[in-house]
Amino acid sequence: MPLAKTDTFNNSDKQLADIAKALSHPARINILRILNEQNYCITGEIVDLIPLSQSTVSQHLKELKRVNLIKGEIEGPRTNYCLNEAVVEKTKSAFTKLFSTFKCC
Amino acid sequence: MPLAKTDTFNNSDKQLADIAKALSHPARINILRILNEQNYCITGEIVDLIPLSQSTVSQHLKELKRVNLIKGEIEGPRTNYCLNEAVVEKTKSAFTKLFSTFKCC
DNA sequence: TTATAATATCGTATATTTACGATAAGCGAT
DNA sequence: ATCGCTTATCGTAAATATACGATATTATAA
Repeated sequence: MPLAKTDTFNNSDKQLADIAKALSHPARINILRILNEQNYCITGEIVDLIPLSQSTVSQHLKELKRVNLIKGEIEGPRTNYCLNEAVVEKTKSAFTKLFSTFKCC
Repeated sequence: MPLAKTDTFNNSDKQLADIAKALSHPARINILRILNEQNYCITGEIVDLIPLSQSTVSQHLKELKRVNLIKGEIEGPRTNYCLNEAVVEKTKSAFTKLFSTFKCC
């Protein structure tokens, strides 16, 4: 993306697009499902469940944290991740709202 | 993305991630809203409403068509676009289903 | 038939994403 | 203090995405 013309777009559309971007990789959806099932996971557990390297998984976790879909608290040498339930619910609402604006939905 | 390891991910997660990718740019969400309001639009009308060049808008339309969120029928020298309501509804369901799996939702 | 109009595609430049291995940084235990 | 474990970050390579102008294509109008 050479030039950022995104300033001219609607703000809530930009936010929603940004969340959609965070959801735009199966590994990240997978991670969300894992965290939902296990409540809390350290990085290593997630790495064991995802067919990607440790560093790549760490990057995906970073992307999910960027949009606050997950929280990570450091516990000694490890990081304990969990869903950020408030943001997950907000995201659900945002998508629901988007689709409810469509006549067909 | 050097190597496609995505084969190992769950199929519905891949599909949902792919749709999320199509929604991951504010211009494309904008286009969906425009098509919802106007029912049918030719490319030129959309170009007039989006602060991007004709060729760029055309690319965004192509991405939305790739995932079948919109349909485009050629009418003479122009293309008439509209929402693919069935796919929009399916997409809504897919997101609803995803979020309903989360305990907090 | 030629010109005009609309739009998709091509070519290109830049930015971002994705992936990996290697390294660094932090903590706990010895 | 050092070693080992965990995890984030760095460096790097390749693939995609985003944007634009220019061109090709197609259908209508003159």
